[in-house]
Amino acid sequence: MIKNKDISSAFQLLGQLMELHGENAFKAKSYETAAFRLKKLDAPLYGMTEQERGAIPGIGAAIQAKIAELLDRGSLTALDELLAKTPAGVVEMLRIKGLGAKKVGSIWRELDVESLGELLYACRENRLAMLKGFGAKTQAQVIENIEFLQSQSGFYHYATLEETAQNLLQALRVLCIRAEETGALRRRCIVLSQLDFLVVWQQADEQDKTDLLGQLKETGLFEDLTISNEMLWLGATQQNAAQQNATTQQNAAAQQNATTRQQAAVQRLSGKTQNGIALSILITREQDADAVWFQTSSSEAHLKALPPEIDFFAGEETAIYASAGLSWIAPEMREGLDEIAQAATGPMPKLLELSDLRGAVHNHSTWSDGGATIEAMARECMRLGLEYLVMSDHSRTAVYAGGLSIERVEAQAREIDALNAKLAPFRIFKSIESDILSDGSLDYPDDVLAQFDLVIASVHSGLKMDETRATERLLRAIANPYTTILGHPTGRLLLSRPGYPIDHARIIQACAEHGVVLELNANPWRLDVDWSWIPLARKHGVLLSINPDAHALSGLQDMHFGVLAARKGGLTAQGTLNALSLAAFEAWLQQRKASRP
DNA sequence: GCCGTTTTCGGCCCGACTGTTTTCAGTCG
Repeated sequence: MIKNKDISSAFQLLGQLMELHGENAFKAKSYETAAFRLKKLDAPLYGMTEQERGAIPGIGAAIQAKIAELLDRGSLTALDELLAKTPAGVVEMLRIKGLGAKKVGSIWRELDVESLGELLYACRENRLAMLKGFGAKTQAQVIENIEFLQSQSGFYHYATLEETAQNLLQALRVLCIRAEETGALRRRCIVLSQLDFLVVWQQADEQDKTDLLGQLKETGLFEDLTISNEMLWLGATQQNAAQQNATTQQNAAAQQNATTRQQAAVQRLSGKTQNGIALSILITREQDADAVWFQTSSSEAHLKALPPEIDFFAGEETAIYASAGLSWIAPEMREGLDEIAQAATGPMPKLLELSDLRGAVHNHSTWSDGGATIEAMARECMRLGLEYLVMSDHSRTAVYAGGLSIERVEAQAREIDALNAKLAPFRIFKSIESDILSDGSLDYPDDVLAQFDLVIASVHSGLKMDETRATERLLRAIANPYTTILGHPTGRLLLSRPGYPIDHARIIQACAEHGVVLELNANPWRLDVDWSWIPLARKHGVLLSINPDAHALSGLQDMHFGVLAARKGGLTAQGTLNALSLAAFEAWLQQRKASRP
């Protein structure tokens, strides 16, 4: 059944295309408003009665009918008609930051440009800058943004592929005697360009492998599958090149030995999933499976850093690592940071798990731009087995998001007090996501900031600063005695916006000095701060907080993705603020408050 | 197209920022 997210996207695009084609701007706007509302709904639209749908603000008779059409047919006539008269490349241009529907419309009509590639070319010829309403700076920005988009094309957020990957793995496990995730998927990389699996098929002969191909096709889950034979060299690519050269110069016996030790014969099934995502399934012999799994699930950098004496055929992964005097390293961490040096000194620390988290920090409610009431959010946390909820609605500068005036901050505090009396021992903490203004100051006077249990300081505007200014801005916010947590430090949106550049090392240093916690925003489109900075943060004793930044009940589940990313950086429960029990969290907050000047 | 009444059409979320233009349109959060 069509999901709310897809219905929302359809209305978003409908509104944009209407604007692009010069139709009534207010009409277009109402579709975009509806898209915004629908995205934040928790209950699936297909499960709602007509009355319930009509009660959603921004949804009138016409949009209701269109929702019904989408649920019924899976598509929208009005949208299809607009798409039919808009080149696909023009629709793509809507994804370029800094270009809205109006500007894309004039690029298409005035320059007769119909694709990203053509637009890039037009920019290089300085034709965009000549267009009315555009100039040299916009042109430079457009070039930069198209190049960014192109560099990210073919990648998907981990979250959008997770369910598909699990379904495929299950299907493979039914058909094969062994099936595993491997590659970047097994390392839980935050963006993926393809799904990798490894399987052991019953028999080793050619006939049977063709049969597997047939059976996979029958499931209907795979498309365009082709099979090829491969020799998989074990170890880093560069080392292999050297080994390969050496082998050719050695005698036959040595070569025979090297061959059995250092490569494995595999067959590769390449193809796509039903929804067009690239796919690779390695078929391996049972006796090679552990070696191949280890090889293919390690990054190149990890392989390169392994001691040369490592024996890929030592057995299971613990034995493979042990053959080089290393303790087992979780697949998520096999990225070639410093995990191998760490594994040489003893057992690796136990990585954070979702079940370690005891509270949800950084959440929005209907008081600002969230979709659920505080009470509903609290009850959902209770259902998830959490002990506390930190409500951090937007501050007053974020007018677009219904940021709270000082009066509304006080009114919300009274509601939280009442709820705490009602829901005890569950606890709701009073917080705010305070905008960091362009000079680095926070959004309320000190006496208002002092009323919160904790303050999350985040940047939401002026995202185009250079590294020096952006870093200074954050440093000032970190030094503010009321700042408890630095929210989404770079403002990036994975695959769509790189975020402003900052000097991470200085930011982490400052967090350490001022006892400020670093947010790992768990929204799978952010995952900001990047996991690769966790080791440095931990080295300086800076705590991380895995924050869902939930704008609806379902958003609380995003902590799962935050935990996966945190594990890549080697985070443990001890290094995580919201792994503290309610009592310990309260004590920690007390101590923080006491340390203020 | 939605909404909300000043019940039947007029106004439509807000403000900053940016780059263009020379007073403002478009975009963003």
